[in-house]
Amino acid sequence: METHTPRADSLQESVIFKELTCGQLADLLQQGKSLKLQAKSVLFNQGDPANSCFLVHHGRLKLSKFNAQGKEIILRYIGAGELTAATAIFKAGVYPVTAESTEETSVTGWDKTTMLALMRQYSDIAINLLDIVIERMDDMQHRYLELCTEQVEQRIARSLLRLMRQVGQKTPEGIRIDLALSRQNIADYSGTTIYTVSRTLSAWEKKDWIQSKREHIVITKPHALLQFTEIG
Amino acid sequence: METHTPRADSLQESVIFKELTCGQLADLLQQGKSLKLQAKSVLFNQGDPANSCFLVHHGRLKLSKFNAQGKEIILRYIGAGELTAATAIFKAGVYPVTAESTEETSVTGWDKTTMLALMRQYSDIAINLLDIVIERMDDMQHRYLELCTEQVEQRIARSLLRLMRQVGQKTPEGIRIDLALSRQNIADYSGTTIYTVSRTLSAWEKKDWIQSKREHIVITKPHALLQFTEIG
DNA sequence: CGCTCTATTGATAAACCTCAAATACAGTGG
DNA sequence: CCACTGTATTTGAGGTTTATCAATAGAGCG
Repeated sequence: METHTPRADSLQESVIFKELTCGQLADLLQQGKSLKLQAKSVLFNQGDPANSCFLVHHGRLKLSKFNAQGKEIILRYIGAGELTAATAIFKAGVYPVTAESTEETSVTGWDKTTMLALMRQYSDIAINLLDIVIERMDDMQHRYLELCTEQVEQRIARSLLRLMRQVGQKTPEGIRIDLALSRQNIADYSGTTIYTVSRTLSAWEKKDWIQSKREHIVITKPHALLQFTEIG
Repeated sequence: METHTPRADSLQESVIFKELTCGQLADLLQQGKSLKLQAKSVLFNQGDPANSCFLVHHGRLKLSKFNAQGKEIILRYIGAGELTAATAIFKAGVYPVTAESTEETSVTGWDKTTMLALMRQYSDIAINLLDIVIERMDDMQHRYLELCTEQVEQRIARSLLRLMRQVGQKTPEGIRIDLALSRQNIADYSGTTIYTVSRTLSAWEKKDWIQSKREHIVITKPHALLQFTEIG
């Protein structure tokens, strides 16, 4: 990881800092520490005491958790303008999540004390952060419901649609999920195994709903997938 | 639901209002609307536009979600001094959670505008609320991991232990979960069915780890359950 | 062209759900 | 105090879903 100096406009893109002036943003940058990550490097792993609250400038992070046996589950992917590790603002030491870049990524991190001071000074920052966390909470609760009540195929369909909305790129063939996404990743994101994912994707490919290549998916018939999640 | 006037000390118990003076607390009470609920009545159901952010004074609420087919899953139980429905502060209309009292319960609710104004005025309120939401988020993520990676028996054990820590009462026989808790509730909280719960509890009762009566559980050997969650 | 990593596919097994039916329990009214 | 009624719970049998294991195929890279 090397340090660098990102420009202030990437800060402005983030909802957390809306309502602040350019001068204030520049000030924030000074207080944060910027890092550049190569692809597939770990930003923090189950607790980085050094920083709390990272903002992604560009690139993408995979946020995941591991259980005691080492099995990984993916909580979410976050991209430019999004935050992570807010938990560490209030907790000492251990942040029970791992963040790994999926591509070259740059972030700015603020430490605990700085974040608390910022929030006290500009209550809007605390309010915006609250907004962000609550939205993720809702998303998490919804996925928890899905995991409890739906079968694997539906969950895989939802995972692809979710990623499509988040990082989909239009192409002549369909909407491409713009992210190196292995069967393992899909399995970890859907709560299943690579074998089931592989079988499911093969079936969908036969129906021409998707095109699946090594670590890349193009969704050719989003509507079919969507309907599938609804009927079950 | 009838209105009543709770005393300010119940407000002080809640972490969200720490750092405020008594006068400020009294002021807050004025701005909120207080409600008394009988047992098993619904406070809000998938969206109550009237209020956002409820504080429980006494009693207990079951927070749950329903899927399209009507299957219920329990997100958590909350008791005196705890908050719910914070999502509604930022979202219009639909709050995708249902809250039902498990016993006689009183709450105070504030509307969206009031909450936003309060947070702007006292940034500590926003910060405390953030702390609360982040803690629940962590809990949710952890349960998501468990649901993905653990088998039913482990999840049931964890559910009982979680409830034990939250509402456990020491008795001569062991620690009693002080809450009307049916097999259905346990199933909805653990992501399984009443049949599996029933079989599991029967087995544990034979081993003298618990005593299970109709809608009530006493944990006689918490240590055995705990160890069970660890080994799997 | 061989090496490594990823993905596919079939066979098998385990975990768990579903359904059906019986049993236990709490409350109610006689 | 007892019979009656409506829930809650238990238990068995059977079936489905999905994980696991093993073996093979394909892709990318030097």
